[in-house]
Amino acid sequence: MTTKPKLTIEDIAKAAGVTIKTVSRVFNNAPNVRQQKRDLVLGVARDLGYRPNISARQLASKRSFVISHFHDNPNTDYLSEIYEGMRRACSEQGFYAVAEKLAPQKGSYRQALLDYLVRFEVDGMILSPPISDDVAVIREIEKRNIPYALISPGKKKKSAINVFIDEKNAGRSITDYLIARGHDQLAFISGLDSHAASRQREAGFWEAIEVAQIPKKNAVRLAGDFSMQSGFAAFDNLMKKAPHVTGIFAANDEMAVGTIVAALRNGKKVPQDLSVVGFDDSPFARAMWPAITSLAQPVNEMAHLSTQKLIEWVHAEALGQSRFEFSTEIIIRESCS
Amino acid sequence: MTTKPKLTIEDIAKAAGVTIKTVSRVFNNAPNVRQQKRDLVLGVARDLGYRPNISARQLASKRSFVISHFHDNPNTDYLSEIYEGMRRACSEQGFYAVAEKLAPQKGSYRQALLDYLVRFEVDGMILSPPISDDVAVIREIEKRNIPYALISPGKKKKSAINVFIDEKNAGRSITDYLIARGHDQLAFISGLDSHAASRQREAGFWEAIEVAQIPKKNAVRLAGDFSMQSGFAAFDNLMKKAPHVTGIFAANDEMAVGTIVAALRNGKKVPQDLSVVGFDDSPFARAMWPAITSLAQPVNEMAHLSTQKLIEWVHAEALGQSRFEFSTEIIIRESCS
DNA sequence: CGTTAAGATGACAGCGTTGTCAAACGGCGT
DNA sequence: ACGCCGTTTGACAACGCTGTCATCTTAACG
Repeated sequence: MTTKPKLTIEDIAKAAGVTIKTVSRVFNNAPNVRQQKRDLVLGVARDLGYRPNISARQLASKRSFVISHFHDNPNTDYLSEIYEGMRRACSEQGFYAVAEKLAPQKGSYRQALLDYLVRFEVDGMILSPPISDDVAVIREIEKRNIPYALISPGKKKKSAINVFIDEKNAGRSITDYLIARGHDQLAFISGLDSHAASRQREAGFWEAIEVAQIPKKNAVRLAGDFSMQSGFAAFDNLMKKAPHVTGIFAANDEMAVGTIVAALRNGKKVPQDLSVVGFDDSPFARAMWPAITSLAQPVNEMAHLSTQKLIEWVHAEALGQSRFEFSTEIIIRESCS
Repeated sequence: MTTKPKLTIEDIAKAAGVTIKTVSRVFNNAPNVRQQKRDLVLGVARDLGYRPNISARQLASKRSFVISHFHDNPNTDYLSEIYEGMRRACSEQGFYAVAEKLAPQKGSYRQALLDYLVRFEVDGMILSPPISDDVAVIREIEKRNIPYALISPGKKKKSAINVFIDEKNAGRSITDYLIARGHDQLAFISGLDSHAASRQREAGFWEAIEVAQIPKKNAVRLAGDFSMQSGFAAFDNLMKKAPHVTGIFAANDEMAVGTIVAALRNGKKVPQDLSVVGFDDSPFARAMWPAITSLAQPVNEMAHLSTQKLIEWVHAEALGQSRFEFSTEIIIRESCS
């Protein structure tokens, strides 16, 4: 069992004929190192297979090299995408990605965050809905001057990195799609109203209807909460309130699945009798049968970029550009006639 | 902005009137500290709100305090449960839980693991299926003497912590349930054959049939791969091969969902025309309509215990008891007539 | 060429903890 | 009271890196 000799910065310095400080500079992308030496050091380090010791770095620099994602979203697929995007960006930069579920107390995540920060050090944080809209949380973060990024926030913050899609426009375009396929009796199944995104998607829904000059009474709003169950319930509701509806826009895929299953149970054919579109392009949408037409947002990329920008912010100790809009795409599948 | 003074071990030592080494001993549960001093130090530390600095600990002790879970399982709910169980155990002990998805190369996860270990230090690892059965991976781990735990391994290892349920017995009992409800025309939808668990569940299925003296020809095996799509396909297959079947046991919930959706599409009522049971008690099972009767294994608890035992192993530098069997439970819902 | 200032490099003291080993303590048998 | 030995405590040097500040180069300019 050959115990690896565990290289230190000193070994590299010796091998490259410089001092440890120069090696340190190279590995921190610090300025004032001749390009030639930089290459030399990197070459030697690569050949020997050297990796800086994280703990020593943390201890000496008083940074944690940790980017933490705080969330409270039961959608594990969404979380996985975010985590994967973070992980990619972090490992490129020698940082660590961590995910932490926060539990609200009296509607705010403030206390949970504080509890966390007592125990752990983070260099930067990423917040996703609904935490990205918790003003008490944001106040605490700003008080501590911790760089942070908001994914899909309801309100953009000047002093943060904001990564988002145009939710309203996305809602508008997928509704337009439904209308273009000939539907003029429509329903929107909402998510939780506490999620700004749901409200904005709905705004897009109504805008599309107005622009298409469809009478408002031909469209109905059904309350949901992003869960599959609420999709079942929404369908039942629909049958009572507006059985003539043929096109449904659910604010997320889970509810779309619920709606479709409920429809099948009631002997309706999808998409022949009822067209349903979802939102998020989650595995649900891909896996369902019929596969669900859905609006895809590049969550993984969004998390990747936020993390990159966050790390730049940590290094530069200053926030650069703060708003990054991503474009969306309608993934057309079979749930729409 | 009151910058927290950042307590060090020295502050505690001073406040308690001992040296830092004694404080260190207390925080490491080291032997040879008078109980009275131990209490004193702990009291002072609690009052002042002291937390040992992780990086310094890592640096000085050459341990990472990281327990890593290596997986390659698309079921994010399963992964979340494991992670949560690990996180609980870790935070109790001042350790860190990390999850890493490994990608196989030529059927083995060995290279992916090696790539990971070059970059990161771990004190212990947890492997879940299918990696828990990759002999090349296990060989590498043992070569390095890293404590490790296997969740639901196909073959138990003497030199590892094994945490598992009796898969065969579980398969047997849920099939018994189906039989007890009057079904004598049965089908089993398998998962990936590379997962030992699927094979064992199937063995239980056939055992139940044999014991109940149901003719073998009244039972059929349909190949699946744990995905919802394969559940759709399995149903189609079933209609061709054995349309008289009334009771289906799917090796996981996703396939159960797929089967039910396909059945609904084909005008069959669940559970009136067809009974379906799943396995894992995943959110799918809870959320589906009809909600699916499923076999629950305490994944969270299993991960929690593995992590605890792993940390004990790290501290003691020796493996104690190595086998921990967990019991399962049939969660009865509405998918079975 | 000498001067100067910016740029490149180095020496060295921490960072907060644990490991090692030596010293002090305390209980027991005589 | 003395010596012995196991238990408890302490002093101090690591651990591998970065921050600070001093020193040495270099290139540009007069």
